[in-house]
Amino acid sequence: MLRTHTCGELRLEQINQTVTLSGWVQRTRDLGGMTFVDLRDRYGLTQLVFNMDTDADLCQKARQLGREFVISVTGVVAERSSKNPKMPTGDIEILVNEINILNSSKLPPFTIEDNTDGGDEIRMKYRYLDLRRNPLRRNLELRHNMAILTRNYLNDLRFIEIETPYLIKSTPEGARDFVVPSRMSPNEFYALPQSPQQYKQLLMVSGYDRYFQIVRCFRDEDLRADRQPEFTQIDCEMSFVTQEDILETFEGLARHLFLKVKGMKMDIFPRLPFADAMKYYGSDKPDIRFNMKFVELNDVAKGKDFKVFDDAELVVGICAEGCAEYTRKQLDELTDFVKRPQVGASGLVYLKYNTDGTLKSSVDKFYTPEDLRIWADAFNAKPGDLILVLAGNAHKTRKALCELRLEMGSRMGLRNPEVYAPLWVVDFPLLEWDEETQRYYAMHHPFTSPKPEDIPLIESNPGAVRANAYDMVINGVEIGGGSIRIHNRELQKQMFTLLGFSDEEAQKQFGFLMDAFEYGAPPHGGLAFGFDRFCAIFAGVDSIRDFIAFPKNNAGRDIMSDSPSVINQAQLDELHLKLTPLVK
RNA sequence: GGUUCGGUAGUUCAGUUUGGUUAGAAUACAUGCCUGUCACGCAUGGGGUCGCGGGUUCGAGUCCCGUCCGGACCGCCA
Repeated sequence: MLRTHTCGELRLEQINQTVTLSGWVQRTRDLGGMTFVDLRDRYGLTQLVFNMDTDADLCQKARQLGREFVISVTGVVAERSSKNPKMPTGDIEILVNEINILNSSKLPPFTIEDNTDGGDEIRMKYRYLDLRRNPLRRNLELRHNMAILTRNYLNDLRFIEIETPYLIKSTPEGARDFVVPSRMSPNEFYALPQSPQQYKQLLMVSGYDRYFQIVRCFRDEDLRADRQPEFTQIDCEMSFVTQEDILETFEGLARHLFLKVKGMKMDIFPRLPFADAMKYYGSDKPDIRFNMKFVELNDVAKGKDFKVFDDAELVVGICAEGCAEYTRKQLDELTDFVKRPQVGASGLVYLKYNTDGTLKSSVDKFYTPEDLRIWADAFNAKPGDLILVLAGNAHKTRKALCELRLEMGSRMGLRNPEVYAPLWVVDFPLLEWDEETQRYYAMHHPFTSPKPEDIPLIESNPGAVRANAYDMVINGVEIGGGSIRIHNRELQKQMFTLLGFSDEEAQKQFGFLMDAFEYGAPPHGGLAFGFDRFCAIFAGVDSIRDFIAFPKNNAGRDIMSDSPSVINQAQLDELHLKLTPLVK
């Protein structure tokens, strides 16, 4: 037998028992007369003891163990004479009388410790070693727990998990597809699903009125810390429901996970219309752990011969409580921050409401103290506050101020990762106008239903049509999103027309779905959670990479296996593919 | 497609601003000593194509040009 117990479970109760443990050598401490070895497995660490007086040969053998050797030992559980309260197994140790080296190990390129000395790149290259570390192990365990809890919760609500294909038809809308050449159908391609959207809608037509799937999705777009080319969704769809039913069901799931995973009893999630989210936070995924709402100053700031403001479409600012003491250097830093190309503002105007009640701004030349007083009142500012104002094109300025707001929130310590502020953003616009291609795009996707009361606007003012679409946002991160779908062929056809598809194109791309709608499609809707992000936010970190066992790097490469890679000519021939030389 | 930061010992970094003797530290590793350690301690030691190519110079880790690789971000992500 290679083991009777794990390395994490032995306590004082097992004293004098003879046990066999197997695992990896974490560390050896050779004190001359005696040698200690920490043995590690998934479940913990157990100290092994070897004594020169008891068995010199065995002790000698233990001294020669290197890091990460795989061994199996048999010995007796003993109470320690000096206990280690920092370890769960710290009251006991194993007096080893037999040691079996199951495998040796090269010296790992970085230390397998909680605080490893390895950097990101080397850890990615040796991911299988990094995964031995507790922090990564805990992440994957968290992920597993959340998946189990999700499955059980939805199962209890009579959802069933159904697998949908990974080799599907490519569709032009949305993200770029990953594409798979077909050997049996020369010059034709499958796509990997960006989401099982159309299949889950077909399942509704088939009568599986509560479906879910924890499913891999694929998008061939550039990566970020919170975006991988393959990622996992908790994908859900329900029939015979209103938007309200869906929000309640999945708010319930989120609250269940908060309770079971974090031990947090959450309040009802507030709901914020998209238009308000943009107006007050400049973002459709506001971080509402802190307030600092936008205040628009067009009425009070214009007409005083300050050209920057007079020419601006929008003058808008935020009030940072208690920051009036900011130095020139700090204000310059903020100015540099907003002027970075990624933020894109051309300048920053500040107004300090000093603790003595006086007002000091960077535009004193143009505004009287009375003018500035009106500004301060617009923010309900108090002495000691700092008002920061941006101006310009409305859309860009809101976006820049959103960045500045988040930056100030971080500087002021208002973005504690252990505080959770979820909300629903609702009433998204149905369509988004794209200047470049001069056409409307579906903001969510082309199967999203307009709000019934807005349907008359589809012809007259498409941009004003609101959708029955919603996002769940936690701490400024979009965790999930969905919509009530169109289940009526005529409306779906109208939608495609609006998006610039001819009837023929729509039929070619989405014909199977539209055909299905003619055979008794029930009203339905759903939602999908970004599972990786959900896990990351529960662990309080921004990057999803360490919640995926084998992630891709910044450039979409797997550093460990070195893929993507070239394939041989025979494979290319079978697939009828010809490569063109790369042009520099 | 763009912005930006980085690449020096197994690893993490300092050194580059202002070019100049033998490129350092910590940690890891090896050897020796040590009988209650648990980040053990002490001593000794090995370990470098300063990412790569070119240029400037008497002389380049350091300056210039190019290139490759990695991180963060913008665009993109229905």
